[in-house]
Amino acid sequence: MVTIKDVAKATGVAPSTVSRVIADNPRISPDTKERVRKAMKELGYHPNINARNLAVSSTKAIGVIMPSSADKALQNPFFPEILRGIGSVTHSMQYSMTLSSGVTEEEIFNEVERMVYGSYVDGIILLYSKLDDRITNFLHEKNFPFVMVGKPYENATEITHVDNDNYTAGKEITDHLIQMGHQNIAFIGGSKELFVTLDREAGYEAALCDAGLDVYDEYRIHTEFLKSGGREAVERLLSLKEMPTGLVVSDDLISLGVLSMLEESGVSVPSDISLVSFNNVYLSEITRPALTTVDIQIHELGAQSAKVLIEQTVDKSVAAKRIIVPHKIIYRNSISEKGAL
Amino acid sequence: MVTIKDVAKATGVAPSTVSRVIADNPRISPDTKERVRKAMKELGYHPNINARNLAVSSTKAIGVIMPSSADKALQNPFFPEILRGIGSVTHSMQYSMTLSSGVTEEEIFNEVERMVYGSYVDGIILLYSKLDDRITNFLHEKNFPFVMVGKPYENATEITHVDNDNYTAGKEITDHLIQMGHQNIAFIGGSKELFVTLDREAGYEAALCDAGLDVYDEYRIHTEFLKSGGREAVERLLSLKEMPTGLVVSDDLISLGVLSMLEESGVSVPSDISLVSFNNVYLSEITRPALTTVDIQIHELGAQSAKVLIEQTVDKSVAAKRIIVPHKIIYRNSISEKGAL
DNA sequence: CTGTTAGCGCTTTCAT
DNA sequence: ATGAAAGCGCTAACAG
Repeated sequence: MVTIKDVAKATGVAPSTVSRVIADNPRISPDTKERVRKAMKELGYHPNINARNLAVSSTKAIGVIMPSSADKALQNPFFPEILRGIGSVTHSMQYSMTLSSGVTEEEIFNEVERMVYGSYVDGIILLYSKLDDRITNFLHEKNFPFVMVGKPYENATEITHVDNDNYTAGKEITDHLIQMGHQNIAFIGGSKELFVTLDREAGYEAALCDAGLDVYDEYRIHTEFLKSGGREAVERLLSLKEMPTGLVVSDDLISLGVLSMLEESGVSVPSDISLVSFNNVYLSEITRPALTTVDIQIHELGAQSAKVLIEQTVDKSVAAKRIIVPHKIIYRNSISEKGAL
Repeated sequence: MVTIKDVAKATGVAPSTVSRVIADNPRISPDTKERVRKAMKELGYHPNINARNLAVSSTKAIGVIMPSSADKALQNPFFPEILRGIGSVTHSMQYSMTLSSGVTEEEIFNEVERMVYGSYVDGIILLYSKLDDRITNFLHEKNFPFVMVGKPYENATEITHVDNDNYTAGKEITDHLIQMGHQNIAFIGGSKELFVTLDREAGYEAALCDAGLDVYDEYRIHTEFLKSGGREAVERLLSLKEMPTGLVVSDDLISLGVLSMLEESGVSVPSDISLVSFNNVYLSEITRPALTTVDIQIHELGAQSAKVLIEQTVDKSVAAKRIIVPHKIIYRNSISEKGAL
């Protein structure tokens, strides 16, 4: 391995000088810089990151933590997409990113501990928000730089987070359904433990209220992702005395399952029932019908979190922030006008 | 930060002893081990990974490189799934994993260079196989430990890789279609640059030949993922004088697009046309109809690569290997019997 | 069984 | 503008 010493020797300067050249220190003469750089190139010198990390006690690396149900969760295109968003900024700032790989909460907690105590990373991005979460609490207590994607359950003013305005998004998309003449609108959401679900549901509710429509408890269904989840939700729906004509589904992936089961049950979308959802993952344009959905700009969510986290790691004194990434409804064809009836 | 010295002082032993306790060195008396461990716990000691890495010049980290078209590619559930597979073993062996984040080939190449020269990682997993690939060549020349998922174009005997038997898989699934009475069978594949496509296509061809069926060039279509790709392929298909009754599609994600376009064109699957594909990603059971597809055990593909890579990094002398992960046809309902006609 | 010592490669005062 | 030297936290001979 070519070290700084080799370069120094080859150039006839001291190691410290070489180090300064690497840092592009202004008080090194252009001439020596030139010579040192030439030698580095010739010898094929590359800095050893561990030595550097050790000396400056910083790593230029950030850790990305997936939710503990990672096996299922990772199936949601949301995650690859947000990873890309994070990657785009870590890459441009020459940071590297380390992914959590644990499955159980316990495993992940241990990984986080190692990351923090072992100086693996300078900061952490949490890809979920959970009530009373051990990892969140740990990071918060230790005062370790981290940002959360989503809304924190506690200490929201002290925890930097980047989120959408899911309440408003839920309201707007439900409004749209109402504008199209629908009055019986049901909500199908993911886990009630997740703030996203709650926020979107609250928006749905508010839209109904504002329009003077009743909110029925049987019209609010909570379920899992994928096929099984879709089945369950659709069965519940079909068993209702009065079938809704509109459906607000809190995640495109759930919509997929719902769509599939609906078709199996002979209910056609959008002619029998209209459906809208959230996220605008790439799948939502391939489904039949293509989904009208809220684009939450997943990539941007990731990019913003990485950006603010890095800011935070370089200057630990900056105050906690909330960053809201704007959303936008994407109109496709999973809705039909109800006015005609 | 609590260091090894603090623990040493607190216990009244030498730092090296503490180090040995960490390594669980057998020649330390159980008694001192006990005391040292107690002190570590009390002081809240955690080893500094960078110092350790520097001292032993190894990192217990592996780099995972995505293909350069990562933006699109990452959308394929194949990637999250293989990441999970990799993660399951890195996690169990206490390794960490660093993801590439570049988009262009140039960017990724630079990342790889940094990983290798900067001692970021002990080994690298390449999640693609490309002809005349700069990164592959670099790694191969440098003799840096790496494994490839898929089949190398060159130096296959010198490059450890883990792959499926895509040829046989293609043959078997095509055979199945033939058994079901189909004679006009087309192939829709992804990029011809990819070995997977080529292998599966070769298997398709072999099955036709073995059955004494003709192989038409117009029956072999190459396309992109997702909607646009599906459209194009289906248009080509519909423009044929003789429409095939069977379709072998080289990737579930492509099937999704094809399915969607087929339905739009009023062609029904499986009654008008039967379709089979590859990968068995979770989507394939949500589509309508659910896909008969070859399960290539993506998770296992990832796990095996991580496993063999780690073996290779600890003992650089082990010979290059080829590991074939078995496949299995998953029967669902995108096929109908053609015999009746 | 344990302590001493010398690095690993880089950065960073402190001199000059 | 540059060099000398100490030190980041840990490991690994080498002694004993």
